[in-house]
Amino acid sequence: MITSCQIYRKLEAMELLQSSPPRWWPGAGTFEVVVGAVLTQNTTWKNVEKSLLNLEGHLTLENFLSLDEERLKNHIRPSGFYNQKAPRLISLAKQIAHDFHTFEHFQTDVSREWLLSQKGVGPETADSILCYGCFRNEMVVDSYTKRVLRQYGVVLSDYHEYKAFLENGITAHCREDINLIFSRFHGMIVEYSKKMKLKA
DNA sequence: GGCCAGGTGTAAA
DNA sequence: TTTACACATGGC
Repeated sequence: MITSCQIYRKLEAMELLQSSPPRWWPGAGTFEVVVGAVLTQNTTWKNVEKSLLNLEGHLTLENFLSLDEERLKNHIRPSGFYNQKAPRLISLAKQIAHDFHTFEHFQTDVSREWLLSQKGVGPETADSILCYGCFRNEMVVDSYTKRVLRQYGVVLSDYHEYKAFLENGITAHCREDINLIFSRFHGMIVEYSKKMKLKA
């Protein structure tokens, strides 16, 4: 079976991230990633961008906490499921402030288990926040990932298996900045899937 | 007009 | 433990 490292090299040769930030996710390393990761659940990034634009000026932990639920619902309406996402985002932000006090402390101290215990945060959202928001060595698995891997003949059963397949093939061969590689790897997977219009 | 999108939580079988 | 369903807007 092909390794994830070999897939990485193939994607890299396609120059898919030429017009992207170094870590692909816009605003990597900021609280904006937390908001974007929740908003993009079962939603196109185009619609998330509209919401993030509406939230201009509120995309730090402190400023986000000044929003009331109704105003937040209104801002994030374009990315759908706003009756669920608004209260979950407010709860998440409050818990971050309560348990870590600042976003910087959250970045260094949060665990995957802590994130998974929050309502509205499943494995993909947790890994997105850890990888792109906290620069941790955690690979994100999403629906695009499964489509691309299927192209290369890799079909696995659950989230953890895909994550392990991707991470193990890289860490076994790579001595560089793992977070940067993981960040770009997932970004290339998404861009490749979009470019090729791969279907579920 | 129908189908799908960078998931998650809950309830029933 | 597995499967089904709700959640909602916007682009094609």
